[in-house]
Amino acid sequence: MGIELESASKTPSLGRVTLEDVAHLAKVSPATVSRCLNRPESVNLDKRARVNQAIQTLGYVPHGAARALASKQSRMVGAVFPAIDNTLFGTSLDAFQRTMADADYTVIVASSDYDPVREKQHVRRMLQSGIDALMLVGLARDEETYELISAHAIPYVTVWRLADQQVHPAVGFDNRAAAEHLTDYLFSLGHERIGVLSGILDHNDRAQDRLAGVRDAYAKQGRTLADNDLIERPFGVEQGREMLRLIMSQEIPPTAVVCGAEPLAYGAIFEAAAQNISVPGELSVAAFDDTWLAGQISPKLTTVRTPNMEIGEEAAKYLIATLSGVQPPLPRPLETDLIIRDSTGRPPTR
Amino acid sequence: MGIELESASKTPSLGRVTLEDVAHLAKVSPATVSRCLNRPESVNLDKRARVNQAIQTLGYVPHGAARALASKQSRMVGAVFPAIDNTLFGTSLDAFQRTMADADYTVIVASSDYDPVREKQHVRRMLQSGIDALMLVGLARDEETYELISAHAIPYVTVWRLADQQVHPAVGFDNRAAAEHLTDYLFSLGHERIGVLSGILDHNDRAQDRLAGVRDAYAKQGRTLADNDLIERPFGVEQGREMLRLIMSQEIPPTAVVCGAEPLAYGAIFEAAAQNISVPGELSVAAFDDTWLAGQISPKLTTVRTPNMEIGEEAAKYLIATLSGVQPPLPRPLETDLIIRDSTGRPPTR
DNA sequence: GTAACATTTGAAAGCGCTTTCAAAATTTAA
DNA sequence: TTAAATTTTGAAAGCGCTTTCAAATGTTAC
Repeated sequence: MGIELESASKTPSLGRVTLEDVAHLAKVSPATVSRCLNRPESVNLDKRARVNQAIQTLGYVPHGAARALASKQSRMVGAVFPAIDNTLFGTSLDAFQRTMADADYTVIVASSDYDPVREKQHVRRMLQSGIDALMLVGLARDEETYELISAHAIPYVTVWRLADQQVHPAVGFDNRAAAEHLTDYLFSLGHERIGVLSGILDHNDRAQDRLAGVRDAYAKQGRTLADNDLIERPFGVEQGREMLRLIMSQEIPPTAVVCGAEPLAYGAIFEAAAQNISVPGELSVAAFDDTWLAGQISPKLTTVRTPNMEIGEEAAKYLIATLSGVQPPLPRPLETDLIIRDSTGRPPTR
Repeated sequence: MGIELESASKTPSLGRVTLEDVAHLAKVSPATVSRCLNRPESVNLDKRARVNQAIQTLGYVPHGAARALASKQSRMVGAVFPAIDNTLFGTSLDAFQRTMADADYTVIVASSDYDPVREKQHVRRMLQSGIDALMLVGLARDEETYELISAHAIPYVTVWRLADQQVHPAVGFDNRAAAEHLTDYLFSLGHERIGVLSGILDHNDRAQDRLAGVRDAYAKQGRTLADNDLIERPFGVEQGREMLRLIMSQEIPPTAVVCGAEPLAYGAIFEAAAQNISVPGELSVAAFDDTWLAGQISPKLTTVRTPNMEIGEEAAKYLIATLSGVQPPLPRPLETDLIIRDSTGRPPTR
């Protein structure tokens, strides 16, 4: 006798399954379904069960935009990197995304190509998309970008370098101190002239910091970095080779070089090999990053390990905490390690 | 006489600037402002000017969620990669993001860690966020994931391998043919036993394809790949070293190895150097990818160049076209090139 | 000058959710 | 047993935009 049809009225067959459909099936009000989704503990157990059952059978998937509009929270965060096609930032992004996903946040990503204008456009687009929070690399950018962010009143964090935490929350490490420490080490080996193969300094405060660190070390020796001993090129192995060629073509070349990033160091090492310049016999080479190659290449590279993964993870944690209302403690500076391997040694005795 | 105050009523000072605020300032209806944003050519020139002016002075930024809710388009697209911390996928992601940004799309990214379950969760989350389209790597995944996507009726594209285009649109190249070609080349040098150092095959159809390609080449020689000559490990230099150790510890080891990805090949080369196995004198090493290191390392690596950047770009273009209504032609297979360098040569004469 | 048509505009109805507020149900106290 | 306090629920009002529809305006043709 009982009629088998159970959803005779109001065929929701076509189009998307809405929260209202769930409410009907579960015989509760839409408000209750919404509560089940957002604060389940505020709903009676049996209703909650009915609702979950209904969600299951209908295959209901909440509509993010509608939620965002009503709740003023999108559960999306943005991250703008200077580049995302390398292991360095890739590792940070990976950790950031992972940590965010665990907290049920979705991440929007973009690469700015080290260009502040492009970065601003990305930030604007992300803001438009409704991000709840934002991660940016470094501090050097258009004032307008900061204004845009503060106009939207969302939390943000800067990464990969330190900052005055009162001004901009930052998850990073002290590039300058790390560079100084590395250079100190080279001086301690007896080198007197240490060249610098740097990435492009403009719009890259990390690179600037590292250069400043080298200069700090120089200053402690009562010396200064000669103009000829500083070269600046885009990051890349080829550029590393070119810079090594240039710097070694001086009448009396330096006996050591500090590279602003690892690809440059690999280029330097390859080029040195090509020119029969012994490393570290005639030239010591050191760098930053400690990626997977550093310990494998020959000679093994002396380098500063940078906490790439930790940066992504800590930045995410900081934002998550901020978003969930607890004002987290300002992030502590992360550690770097000087990893001494085989590419550095005493200068040649002449 | 004239009163200077121009916005005496309805102070919008607090909170977000809405489209309605713009409408007031420009003295037009909200509908017209909306039109200016979406189809400016349908609005009178002078009104359009007034509106743009108002947008400027108010610093109006549209509310994405509201737009998405009303228009059923979010201008966000998703991309799930197995990993994003390496140059390979990083390059694809970078190109994808770039191309999408040029078309004013925002991209949500996630890494699945080669885990179909995690991939499904990411897809679900992205769908929830309201993505208009989706990019996935390879074809092997839970049926449920495909169902989820088709329930939302959004376009998607699979990348990094070929597919029956009638079933799943795919932007990629023929991993199997490329591997066959590479192996053919090694056979043509005179090798008779060619080992395979593969990534983990499970849930990785690209790796499976490559292995199948090697087997195809073997078959043409009337031979078969010996079980001992196939080893499988996660991608990584360390694993490459380990696999080389293993495969070379056989009484009569192979005279060549094909590596499923470049880090494995670098591991193999480093380990060979450590064991004083001459490459290519005693052992030829070949791989896939052609990343920046391949042409720099010593010996320079023979490898198959894969169109990483093109994949990201073409995938994006395909989705953009689909989203804008023009049914684009199904993507053509991309080309790979066998780049012969110094890590491969004739087998040792015994 | 008017009729017929094309173009530009605004009013209003949602899009699918959250959240306030008050009513209903339940528990606790007296 | 009843009153008071507490918890659980539903009705309804938006969130900020797009889009339909009809009205208003502008153009062209006769």
